[in-house]
Amino acid sequence: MMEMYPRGGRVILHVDMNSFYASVEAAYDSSLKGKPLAIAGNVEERRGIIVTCSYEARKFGVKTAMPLWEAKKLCPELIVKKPNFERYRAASIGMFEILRQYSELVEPVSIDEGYLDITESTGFESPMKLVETIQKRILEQLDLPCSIGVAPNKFLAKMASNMKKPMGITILRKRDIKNVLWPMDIEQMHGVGSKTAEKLRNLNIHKIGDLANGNEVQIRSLLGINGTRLIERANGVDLRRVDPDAVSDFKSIGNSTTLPKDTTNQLELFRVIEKLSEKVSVRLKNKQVLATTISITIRYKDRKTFTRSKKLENPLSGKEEIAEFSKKLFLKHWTGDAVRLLGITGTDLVEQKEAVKQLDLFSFEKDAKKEPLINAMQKLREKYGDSIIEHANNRPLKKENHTIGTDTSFNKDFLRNFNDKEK
DNA sequence: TCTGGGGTCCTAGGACCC
DNA sequence: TCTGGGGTCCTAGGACCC
Repeated sequence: MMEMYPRGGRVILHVDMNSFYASVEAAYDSSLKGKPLAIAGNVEERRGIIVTCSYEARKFGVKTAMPLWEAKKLCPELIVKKPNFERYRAASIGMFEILRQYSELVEPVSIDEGYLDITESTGFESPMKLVETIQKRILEQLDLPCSIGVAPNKFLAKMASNMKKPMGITILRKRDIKNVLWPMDIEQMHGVGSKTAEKLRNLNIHKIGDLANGNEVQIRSLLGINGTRLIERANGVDLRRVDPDAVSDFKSIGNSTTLPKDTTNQLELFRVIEKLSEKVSVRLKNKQVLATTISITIRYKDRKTFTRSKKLENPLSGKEEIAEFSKKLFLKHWTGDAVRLLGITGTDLVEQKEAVKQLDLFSFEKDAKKEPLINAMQKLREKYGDSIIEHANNRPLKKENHTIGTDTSFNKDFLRNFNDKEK
């Protein structure tokens, strides 16, 4: 794969959908257009927060992650909707299908953003024409706005797409770094959150330019390998390639929920664990994987959060087993204080078929320990033939073969049709 | 009576093995 | 009698992102 890449510079796009959930809702129901709209979780309870909001809502100061009550105070006429993930997933599929028509090198990052390497894309008089076409098609066919960053690497493209919203196209070349990137606040940099920003400010580093020209030894001792990486990025260096398979390599599957009320009632908590276990189980089975490690998350009344995990002898995906194991873990670590949130996550995922073989191998290995190695190897060969070598390792998840979309018939009705069929 | 839910990656310490 | 250094696995937790 790597050999396919020429040594020269590349043209990377970062496509970022603008206030995605809110925009999808407005695409479905045009009466929502131009109105302050927010998507919020737990709408019926006091604990809801804003997941996304329209630009009209932002004018009132409504922001992502803001508690719902606060948003309503700022904007009394705010229209609030619960998230409708099937819709967003459908829109996302439509969006990525459009992107794939312009390059095979499409890497989805999340439901509403992705990278595109258009270095090899042909048929356009310039990359800019191609970018304008992509943006236009997403708007016309899906009725959704997006911002696109154009740059020689992922980091710069990501920074660029963030600069003009909504419906922006921003080019960030190497030669623009000094004038455009360096004057920005350190916290604006992708990969720098509040904690890292605070640490850097203590070193008198306030702008991305300060970081780019900072003392590497000092910054690395403060931030570890991440420090080195951030300095590189601040200098516009980022060698990560656009990898279409990256996203299918998922590492964990988990569900969590904030309880309607903090509680110490063990029966109630167990019922929540059972519900969460079922959700995780269904998702594991849909993906045809088994979890080798189960983690539970407990958040207490005071918001202190703990995760506890345990590796299993045998990978599993059944809801009863997950629930049973999770309850044990929970009881072992629960302080007895009132619980605010519970979560269950399966990690160390292995493919289902593979897992069965590992199970056999595992139980056999136990016996083998007591025997001379030669006998053990002989037994293995009898049992599995020469292909044993293949199964002996904990192989990582096989990447899904993603197919390049050939159906070009997307239009505004696509979204509606997609969902109608599902119901 | 303010802060959701889905993830990823990195670090660090202890156990254990050679 | 006293004790190195490399490596991996497991677990917990922090930081960050959307």
